[in-house]
Amino acid sequence: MPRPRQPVLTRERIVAAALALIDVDGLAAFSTRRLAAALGVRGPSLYNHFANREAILDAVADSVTATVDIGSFAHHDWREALRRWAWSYRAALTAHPNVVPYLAQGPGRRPAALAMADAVYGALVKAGWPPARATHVGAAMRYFVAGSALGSFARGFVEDPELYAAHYPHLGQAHRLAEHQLSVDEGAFALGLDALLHGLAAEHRRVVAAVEPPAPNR
Amino acid sequence: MPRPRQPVLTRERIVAAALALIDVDGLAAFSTRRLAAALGVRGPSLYNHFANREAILDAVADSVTATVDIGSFAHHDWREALRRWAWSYRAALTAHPNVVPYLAQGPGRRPAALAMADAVYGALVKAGWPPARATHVGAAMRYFVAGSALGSFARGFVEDPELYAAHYPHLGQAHRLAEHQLSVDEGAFALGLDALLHGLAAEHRRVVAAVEPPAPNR
DNA sequence: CGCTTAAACTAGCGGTGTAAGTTTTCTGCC
DNA sequence: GGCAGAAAACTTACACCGCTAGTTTAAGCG
Repeated sequence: MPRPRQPVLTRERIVAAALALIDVDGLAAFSTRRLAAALGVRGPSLYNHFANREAILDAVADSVTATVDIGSFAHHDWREALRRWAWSYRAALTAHPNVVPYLAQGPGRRPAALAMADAVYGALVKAGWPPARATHVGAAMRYFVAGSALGSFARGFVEDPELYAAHYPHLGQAHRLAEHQLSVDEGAFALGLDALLHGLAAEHRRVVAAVEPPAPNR
Repeated sequence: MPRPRQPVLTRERIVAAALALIDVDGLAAFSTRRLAAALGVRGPSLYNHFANREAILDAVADSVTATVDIGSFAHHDWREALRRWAWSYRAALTAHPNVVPYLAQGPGRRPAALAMADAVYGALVKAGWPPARATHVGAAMRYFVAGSALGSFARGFVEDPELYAAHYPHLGQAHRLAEHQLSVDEGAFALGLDALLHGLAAEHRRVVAAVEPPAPNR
């Protein structure tokens, strides 16, 4: 098949097919030839639209990031905005967990990831966090959310009672974790997020007080 | 070369060489053939000592986990123990960041990872956290530490001022992040960890109060 | 001594990313 | 309208990958 009358491939179609493939079979099983086959095409044809395999993965990662809602920063105070953003961020990642290891390496040159970083940092500075501290807050949030999506905590434990019984006295129930995956992972996220925000709020009060000391009555 | 008089390979030598290779060239560039070459041997010889590539990576991951200090749980109250453990855990991971994506998928059947989970969970339950809540606390901590080591936050931003200037009004200084990688990443970790523990302590007080209500004076 | 096992090897299969060059079609300019 | 060149598919090919199978020799043991 030489050049077809109607182009068979577009960047959008390629990205969508790649995401579907990664969702089903995992990152490790993703290959340009399998992706091409899913699109009814031979492997090298993809290189008419992307520079290399990595560029495809970049586009896939950004398409996931683009579904994160960053509108909260325009409508809520910094703490509530972080809370809503974190839940939306987590939802986007857990919908495509196999992409997370890629995504979690930072924004790089991906537009959606950069737009998100821009929104978060801008809102924090506006809320009175000193620039260096705002960076720390944003990073800490990313640590927690990315870590939570990197792989289910619950599914990290094998469903094999005998494995634990022998040598790990406190893990007698660990084989049941996978059954309750959803409530374990969501409960841990909720607990951790609220704790983190609670602690950050305390720090915020201290930092703001230091920058704008209460007017001494004279 | 048939069977040598002295075995050329041992599991320990293989794991050490694999870790060194991954540290230098990254997980993606790690292959059984390159590992074998580094050990002065042909690829398939490795399969006399490990079932497959994945088993090698598992052993590498566990060798990293084994360097985490979990002694604090025997000597300190739950909050201080978590704090010390988190710093040690982070140190172990950031020493070998390329291994983190593998490691972060949970303990699986790796002994050091299971021993760590056992120690953390056991200490939390002993400290009065209800079992389900202790799981959440442990998971939240893993989320944060793994996320923090998954990749430097600072190095996630490209060192290219022009990239940010055009479209991201608040990221004007982002290209400088990589320069200050150490202080950014450590500062964010310190801030986030203290905030998290601060929030967890508040939750602990509430939970303990609910379980053991103060004896009503009658 | 002789048997079994261990630990290296070679050969080879099917799969991978991607470079190079080919063919055909579409687009834009004279 | 004709033609140049870009675009988008293709085929071929290379070097590498994980891993299997079968081979060779040495080590360990009854």
